[in-house]
Parts: sequence; structure tokens; C-alpha cells
Amino acid sequence: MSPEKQFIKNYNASDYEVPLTTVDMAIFSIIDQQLHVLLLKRDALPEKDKLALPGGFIDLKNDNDLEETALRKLYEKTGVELPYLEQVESIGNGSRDPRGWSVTILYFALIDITKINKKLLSNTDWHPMEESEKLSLAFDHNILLQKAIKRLRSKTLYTALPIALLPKKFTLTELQTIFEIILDKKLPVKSFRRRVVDAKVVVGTDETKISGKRFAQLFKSTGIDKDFHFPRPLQD
Amino acid sequence: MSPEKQFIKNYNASDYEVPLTTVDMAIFSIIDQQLHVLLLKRDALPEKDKLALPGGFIDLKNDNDLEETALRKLYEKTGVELPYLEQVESIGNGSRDPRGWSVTILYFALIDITKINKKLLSNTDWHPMEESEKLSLAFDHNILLQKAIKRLRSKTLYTALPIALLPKKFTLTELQTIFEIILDKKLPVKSFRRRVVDAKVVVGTDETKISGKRFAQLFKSTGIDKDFHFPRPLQD
DNA sequence: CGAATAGTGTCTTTTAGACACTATCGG
DNA sequence: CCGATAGTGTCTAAAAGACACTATTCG
Repeated sequence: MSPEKQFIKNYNASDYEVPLTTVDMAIFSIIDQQLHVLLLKRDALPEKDKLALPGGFIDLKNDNDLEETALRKLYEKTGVELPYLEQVESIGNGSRDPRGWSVTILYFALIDITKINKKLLSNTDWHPMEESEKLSLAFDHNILLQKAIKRLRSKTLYTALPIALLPKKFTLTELQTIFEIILDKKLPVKSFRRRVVDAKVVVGTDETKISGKRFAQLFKSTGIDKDFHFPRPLQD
Repeated sequence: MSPEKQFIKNYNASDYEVPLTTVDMAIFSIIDQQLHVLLLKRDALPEKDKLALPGGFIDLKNDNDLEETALRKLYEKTGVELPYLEQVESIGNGSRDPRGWSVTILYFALIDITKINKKLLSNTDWHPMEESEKLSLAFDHNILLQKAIKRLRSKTLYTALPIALLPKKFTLTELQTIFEIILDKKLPVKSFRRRVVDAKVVVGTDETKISGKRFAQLFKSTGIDKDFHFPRPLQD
């Protein structure tokens, strides 16, 4: 047996003190024209009964990588299989969890609310962002939520990411509205439309929809390159 | 004793199977007009004798958070106390380390080569990026290095980050040159100077320097907001 | 027709690239 | 004065904001 193989054979992971490592998620969706985040009441100690971001331990047997852990948690809670998923940051220190030094890898996800499996959740699990920021969440989850929303807002300024919150086909007014919800400010109509159409992040379909007073053309995502960004950000 | 305290007392971190968690770093510096990265030959199994990014386990007793782990490793190797340091991403899966499921939190750092404590390193520890990308590094460190350099290049397109690679005072030509080294392309002189001066990321001092044929004005960083970025990126 | 929503025309502003030009030094 | 490096003047181009305008539908 080679020294390398011999070493691995004798290696016992618990010989070293390692931190507790978990994956946490900020799952966003638009409900009733408001940005909502999924928060669950913890049913175990520590911090039992407090609201927390969904998350938990990596399943070393079944998760092939960190993203699979995140996708599994998200699927367990929402039934959604293909969210937009992005790693935000890892936070690790000796004080964030009373059980000891712990690291969490924070993800954020965007899902189209129409794709959620409602049997898995109660209505009270979705919290408007505005209220969530005032709640006292478990552990350091207020900080995690702030980091996730900051990333979402920042990406909304220079990408077309919020498309992931809408169904396949949508009107440009609908798209603009969710940008305005996320950024909490009005955007100029002409610039917005020119921006997304000229950059070919969306294309018109031949279908229209009568939402309010008159028809509106339906557009769909072109599934543009994942790290596309506009030449200039929206004005801050 | 409250149920919460009772629970913590009885809690034993090793009851759960957790991944091996480490911090790895890509430490960049400019040497002889080339971008270099610090690589160390591993002196222990596994992957003994292969080149690897500096990194290792979190010291649960002494490191207060992940950033301290990164700073400690960097200080141990280079003697530099105030690098530019940024978390890139965490990579975790069951196959990147033969010892089992492992997670690494990847950081990148930029340091001014004149600040390095040369006693700690041999000359052969710094490798030009161009060569490093062709080497076979330990574990998945080739991938980690690619992710770090990609982040550095991307930030160089829309921030003034490479200032961190230079001493306190520098000429605009020197600054432009390191941008060109990182991006591996020439930049238009007029645009470059206008960009950094108009945005006030640098200000002129009253000192000059005779580097080549004639004097050049020395500039210094204004220590602008850490997440400042220019309205438009450099053309790609 | 009027109110409401969808959508456009076009002028200005900002900031980057192009490129020819001037400035200052050593030899 | 020449060559090299530092640095500027100014035109053009791209893409965003401002804002007045037209278009379509319902009642």
C-alpha cells in the first residue's frame, strides 16, 4: 500500500476539531406585489420557536456538493426544482451558534411563486421583507438576511436577475414592477424597456395579455449568459 | 437550568458528521512587472510535495472568525498585516479531498511586494500566474486559483482595486501598468487617467518622481469607499 | 369621450474610446 | 535637437434619464 493510501486509511476526520458547518438560504418570492422571504419556526433547540432562514447540515452521504445541499433544502420546503440559486457568502465565527464555532454557507434563491407546492407550507411561512427586517430571527439570521437582500438589490441594479421571480412569459410592465419592488423606487419607463430589449435579455412573443385597461405584449427571457450585466447600472 | 442551557451543555459537536472545513488563499503580488501568486510545497500527506495555495484548518481556540483565520495564515507566510482581503467563494464536495467531504472558504489577497518579510519565504514560492495556471496543483487548487483570478480580473474592470498592489505613492503610469498586467491588455492612457482622477479614487500629491525619462507626478489613494465602482466598466 | 394603461420619439447628460497634440527630461 | 516618457484637448460613441407624445382599450 502506498504511503498516500495508508495515510488516508488511517485518517479519522474527527481527529481534528472542526467547526459545525451548515448551509442557510434566503428564499425570495413576490407575493401580492411585495417581496417575501421564507422563514420557518425552529422546532428544535437551540433557539426553539424562533423564526429562522431554512437551512441545516450537509448530508455527507447524499449531497455531492454544497449546491446540492442548498437545492435539497429548497426542494424539501417548496417543491421547486429549478430555482435561481447563488452563493452569497460564508460566515463563520465562535459566537454565532451556542453549540460552538460554526460556519454557514449562505445562498439566496429566487422562485416564481406559482411554482410552489402549497401543501408543504403554511401561508404564514412567507414574510414580507419589510416586516422580516424588524423581526428578531434565530442566531445571526438577521445579518444573513441583510447580506442576501443586499446582494439581490445590487444585482438588480446591473443584471436582469429578477426575471427569475416571474413565470416564463410576462409583460414588460410586470417586469419593471418587480424591479421597482426590489429597489423600492420608481424607474423611468422608456429607459427600462430600451435597456432590456436592446440588450436582448428578453424577446417579444406574438402573444398579448389583457391585464389592466389594454393589451400588453408578452415577452420571455432569452436565457442570456448567467453573468451578463448591462454596460451601466440603473441609477442608484 | 433552562432547557436551552441544558441542551447546550449536553451537546457534543461530534455527534453529527460534519465536513472538514478549511480556509485557502490566493495571495497575489506584482513582481518584476508580472502578476505572481504564492504557492507552497505541501510538506505533509495527503498530496505531499505538490504545490498548493496557502491555507489550512481554522484554529477554533484563537481565530474569532473566518477572516482572522485568513489573516493569520497570510501573516504567517508573508509578515504582511494589512492586505486587501476578500472572500471569493466556498467550495464543498465529497471528492475534492481524499480525507472525505470537505469545504474550503476561498479568499484572495493583494499585497504590495515591498511589504513582504523576505525571511519567511524563499524566492521560489512566488510563481508567475501564467506558469501557475499550467502547473498541477494539489487537490482542486487549480480550480480555486482560476476562481480567484477571475474575481480579481472582474473587479479590475470596474473598481480601482489594484491600487492595493502598489506602495502608498505611485505614478498614474505605474497604476495603469498593473491594470494592464492583470487584464493582459493595453488601455487608452487618456481614459484611464480621466477615470481615476475624475472619480477621485486617487489624488495628486505635490511630489514627483523621475522613473524613466522625465518626472511624473505621484498620486495616492483616497481610500475611497470599499465597494465603490466606476459608472461603466473598462471595455472588455 | 375620458381615464387608465401600454408604448414611442427625441433631446440631453454622462462617461468611455480614439487619436492627434503638447510638455519635459536626459544625452 | 532627438527620443522617450508624461500628460492634455477635443471629437465621437454608447447608453441612461427626462419628458412630452401617441396608441389602445374599457366603460
